[in-house]
Amino acid sequence: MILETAARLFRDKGYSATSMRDLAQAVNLKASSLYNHINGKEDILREICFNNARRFREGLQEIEKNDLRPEDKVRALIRLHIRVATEDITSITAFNDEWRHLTEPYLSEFIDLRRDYEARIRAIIKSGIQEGSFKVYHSHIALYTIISAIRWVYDWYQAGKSISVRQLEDEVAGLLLTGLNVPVNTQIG
Amino acid sequence: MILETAARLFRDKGYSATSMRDLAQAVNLKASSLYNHINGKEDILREICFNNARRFREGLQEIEKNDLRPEDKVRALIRLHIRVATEDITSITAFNDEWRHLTEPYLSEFIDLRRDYEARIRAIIKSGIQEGSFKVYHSHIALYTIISAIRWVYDWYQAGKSISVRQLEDEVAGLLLTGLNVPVNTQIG
DNA sequence: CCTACCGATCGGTAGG
DNA sequence: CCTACCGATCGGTAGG
Repeated sequence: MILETAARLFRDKGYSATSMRDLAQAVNLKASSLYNHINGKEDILREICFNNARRFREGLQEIEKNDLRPEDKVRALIRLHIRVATEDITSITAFNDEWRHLTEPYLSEFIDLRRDYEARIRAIIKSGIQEGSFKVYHSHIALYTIISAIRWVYDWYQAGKSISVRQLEDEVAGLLLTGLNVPVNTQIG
Repeated sequence: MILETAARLFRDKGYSATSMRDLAQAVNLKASSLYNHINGKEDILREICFNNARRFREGLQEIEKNDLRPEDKVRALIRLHIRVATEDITSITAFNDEWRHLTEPYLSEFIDLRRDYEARIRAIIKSGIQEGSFKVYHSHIALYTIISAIRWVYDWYQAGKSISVRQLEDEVAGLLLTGLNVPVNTQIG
């Protein structure tokens, strides 16, 4: 309860601008009583950040285990990000925006986790380039363009609106894998 | 000088976690002396946010003025975001991450500007879909996938590294317009 | 541009 | 779980 409420406040006001008194009031406690449940403010942030990092890491591990073509791994990765984001949209926002308020040694640990995650995605992209199924780009550019595109889904996708999660997955994957443009030889105009 | 320094601090620590004393020290003043140059802390944030909003708005206006095919407008838009981000990478970070700390009525004004900006990009995408040069997606999905992909370039692009701005523009545009995948009929494997 | 200072609020603790 | 309270720090002002 405290964690979920904190995630919502962190999302709405940011970590630094959320006081322990804000959080206490939101869960109907006095500020001092919070310390029977947690050790300090940063504990909460730490939990949110590393919980979500684990969700992504486990999802990626699952993708790597299966023997898929690079294209299908990227597709699965897009699905993973959309699923994680839509399942717990509040805490994922805090995770994405507020991790930099972690202090050492947790900050470095978090950055290392992220670096490892990105390196593994880069390996997928590189293998696709090598076997000729992906176009030849700088893997750095392809990596971050794709990650950026899918990292912020929670920011604009309104669950329950006219677009289903399935449509969302298919269209984002379609756009990133085959592009916005209609190929010239099949074009109407 | 104050604005540039503040943008850097906001980027590194966040708006809320940056104190006027931090800023004063960074420009070799006492905190109270800052108020001879600015009216208050939020003044600085406001300036950063609306300055950058204007840069994007003017860039988009330029793109709209020229009679380009939708595909080339999207290409120009990608170039615009990359150019803006690489020209002033510090203040663009503060702009992207800290605008929500604006208070009313500026917060609403800022959100309205952004909404208008996005609506105009959506119009470009819709026109491309209508004339058959873009694949048929929900314009909502295409819009935000593309915007997300290009909004965070500053976050990962290291100027001066092995990749030039020109290569960056070409590859990001290539990826978003024609996709990561090699078309099946030209595939090697 | 500074010193001196304001009331408010911060994260957190003592003690019950 | 609470009341009471800590020292530190906040954005900002008065006055020169």
